[in-house]
Amino acid sequence: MGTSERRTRHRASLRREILDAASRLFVEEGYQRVTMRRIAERIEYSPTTIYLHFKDKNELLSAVCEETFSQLAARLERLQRTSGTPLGYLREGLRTYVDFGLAHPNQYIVTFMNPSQGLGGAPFEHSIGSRAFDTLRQGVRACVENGDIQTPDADMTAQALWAAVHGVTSLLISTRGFPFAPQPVLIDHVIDTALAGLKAPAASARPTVQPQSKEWNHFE
Amino acid sequence: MGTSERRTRHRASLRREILDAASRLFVEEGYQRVTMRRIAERIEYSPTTIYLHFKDKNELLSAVCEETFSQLAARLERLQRTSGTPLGYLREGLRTYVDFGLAHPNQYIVTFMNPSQGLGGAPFEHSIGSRAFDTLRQGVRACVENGDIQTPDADMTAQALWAAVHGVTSLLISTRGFPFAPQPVLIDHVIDTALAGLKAPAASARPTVQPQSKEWNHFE
Amino acid sequence: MGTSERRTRHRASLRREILDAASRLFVEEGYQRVTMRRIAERIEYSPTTIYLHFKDKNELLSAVCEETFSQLAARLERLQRTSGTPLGYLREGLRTYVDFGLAHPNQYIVTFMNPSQGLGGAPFEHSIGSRAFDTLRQGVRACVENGDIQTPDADMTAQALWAAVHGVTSLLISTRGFPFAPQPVLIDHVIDTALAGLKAPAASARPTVQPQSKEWNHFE
Amino acid sequence: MGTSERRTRHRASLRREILDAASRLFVEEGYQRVTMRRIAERIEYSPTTIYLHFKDKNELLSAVCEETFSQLAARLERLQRTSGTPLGYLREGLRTYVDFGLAHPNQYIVTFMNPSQGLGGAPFEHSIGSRAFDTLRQGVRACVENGDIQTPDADMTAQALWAAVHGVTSLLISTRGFPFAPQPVLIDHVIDTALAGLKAPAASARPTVQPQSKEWNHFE
DNA sequence: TATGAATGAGTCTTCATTCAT
DNA sequence: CATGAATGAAGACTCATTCAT
Repeated sequence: MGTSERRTRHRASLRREILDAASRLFVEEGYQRVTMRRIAERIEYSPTTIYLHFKDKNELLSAVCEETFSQLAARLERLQRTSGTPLGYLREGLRTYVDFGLAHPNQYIVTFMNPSQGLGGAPFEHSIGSRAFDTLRQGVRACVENGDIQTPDADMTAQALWAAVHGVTSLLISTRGFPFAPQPVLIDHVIDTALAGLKAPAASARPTVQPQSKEWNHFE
Repeated sequence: MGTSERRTRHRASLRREILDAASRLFVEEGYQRVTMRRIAERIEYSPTTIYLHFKDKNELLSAVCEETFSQLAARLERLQRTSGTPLGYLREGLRTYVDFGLAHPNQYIVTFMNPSQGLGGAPFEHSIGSRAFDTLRQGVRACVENGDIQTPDADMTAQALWAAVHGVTSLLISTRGFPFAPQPVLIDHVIDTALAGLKAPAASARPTVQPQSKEWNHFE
Repeated sequence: MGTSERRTRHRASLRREILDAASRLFVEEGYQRVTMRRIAERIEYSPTTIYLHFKDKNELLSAVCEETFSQLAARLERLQRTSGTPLGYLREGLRTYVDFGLAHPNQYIVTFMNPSQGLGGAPFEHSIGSRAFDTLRQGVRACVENGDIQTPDADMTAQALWAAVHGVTSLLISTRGFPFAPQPVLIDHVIDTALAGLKAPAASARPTVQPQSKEWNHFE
Repeated sequence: MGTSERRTRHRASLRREILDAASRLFVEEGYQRVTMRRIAERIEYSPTTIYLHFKDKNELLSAVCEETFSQLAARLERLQRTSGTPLGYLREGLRTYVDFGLAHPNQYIVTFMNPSQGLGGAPFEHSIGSRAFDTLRQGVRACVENGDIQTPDADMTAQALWAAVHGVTSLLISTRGFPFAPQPVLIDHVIDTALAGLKAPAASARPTVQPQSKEWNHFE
């Protein structure tokens, strides 16, 4: 039995093992196939044991995602320190975001594409997901300060950029049958377009904001 | 015959009821909670009855989504005929897309945010979802012909725009805890930025395409 | 729709059509897969219609089997009239029985290998199955009269022969993984052995009947 | 530890209970009516509990049959050691087989009379059913060596004997309405006839093998 | 005669979770 | 800290049958 072998393994961090197992399960088998039992089997503990470390499935999954995205955050932060110009960083950061999402589709799904978003309902604001976003926001601010970007509201602009990269990422992940342009090209196109749109004086592109706003929410 | 006519009507109306119930369940409780049993309870019929109208759950859910998105497609097509300038249509079309998604979040989720995309695996290309996309693509082409947009690949540009609007839509739907800018403003910002980016000579915004392409796929 | 075409077909004997459809379903798909719905689909009538001709599934299945076995009976009777010697007929009859069972395994299963035997519970004695048996019994009697077979009870001997041929038949039908001897050889061996055993003076083979009979039913 | 020992015992005994319940259900209500739910009700546990002991229905049913037939095998093996002459053993073994089948009709049905033989499709060859058959085969061989039986192929002869006893057994089990001769007498008659047929020089009983063999497979 | 609509009862199975130990 | 045992609730789906028309 692997059991006794496992017993000898130091289990100071069973929590770690659980997280790893869940994470691997995610990656290897996808969101739908992650069950408490399967996780338990992987770590060679009983399902009950998991509950000693995590309140319930949601909490565990949240933790898994946080872990994953702290990697993204770290990557972005590292990039921030090493990149040259603010705009250069911003571009690379956006690119990094997309690549990361495509490299970890299952975690991306759980974190950003899940109907019951947040999984545990923890307010997104202070979550790990938002930490990644913060880096992006800072990047935008740096560009604004540097004059690369003109915007009345740096936060909103960061959100718009997020929307753009999240758009490609999630589309590429979930709409597999669609005849997309070659991934790298499409991704660049999205990022370039978004940044270009911020560079140009936005006013010229859309001089009449007010009139249109009347039409909001005219559905149902 | 009055009899058979009545029957036909009844049959159709029950189908309607099922679709409505499923749809409402979607909207009110989300994808995960839609079960045949629950739908049956809502319409006060036995679960078996549903199977007289839909082969299985997939077929029912697909029907729900098709219905929803044929509305979107119809709306976009109507808009296409009534709008003034190509660019005006494009902008309004994008806006309509987002509004529609926000107005029918659960159907949007099932259709565009589902990991197992397409529910039955029907190739997206000829699905109802793609019909909506086609309208968008035509809008882009019209703009290109009209000189409003400069792009080497109209299809890819349509995809990029789709990514942008899908990005906001899905983000707003699924990331509810996040302190977004006021929805209408954010949406406009996203759309404006994207369109502005296409209008300006893209080259100036990103003069060095080649060098960057080296970095593709540097994950895992 | 095949419907209207069917309507023109004379349906004096819808009962016939039902029986044929059920029978074919049996043969093609096996006992387990025969459902009222499927039968109905085949004849392009509604399931309800079947109930106008047969009380329930059991009655229908019984009818199907009766039909099948009336064929066997007919064949045996024909054989009886054409065969030469009594013993020759008996041997050929037994052989015919086995071949017939192997050629119509599904009906054989329903008629002779079914736990809920008789399906409708109709007393076997006057059923079609017994008609086939009667022919066999007559064959045995003829042999007895002709001096080919020595037995104190012709009926019982007929039953024993039936047991032998039913044994091979059902074994060959249901125990598919087993490494049986080549079918024809095995079948002949069974039949030959049984007939040979009846020819020889049985007494010598087993002089002490009484003592053994004490052991009846010593199980449970 | 007393605790774990008790647990083990409890576990085993619950498994027993499940097997017994399933077995009784078999015996009392027949194959078709054995469902997981019913078993659960009998043992007054939830259906889920059964799945802690058996992977699925097939596994449970297989276990029931294996249990039953390992008893038969054991009985035959015991008999083999205690019987006097080879022929005596063979006769008693055949008799035991039939009696056993009649004493456990439902298990017999599942194991030997099931169209989808073997339940899970496990190759019969190494199943428990074949273990019983092996004993029989050895009995035949012993008789051949002892000069009691003359046969060109001991295996085939074993199969023929199996066919004979399986024939009576299954006929008696499934054809309940039929006016059979008194069971013990009929059974003896079958066994005696079969053995007698093997004892006598087979040639005299059926001198013309070849001519008949032309008629094989004249059905469909 | 024929049927469309409807259903009740049932099938196996899976999951997250709890409780006594 | 860890678990074995157990479960309630639910999942999708299928079937033979009936009833009003």
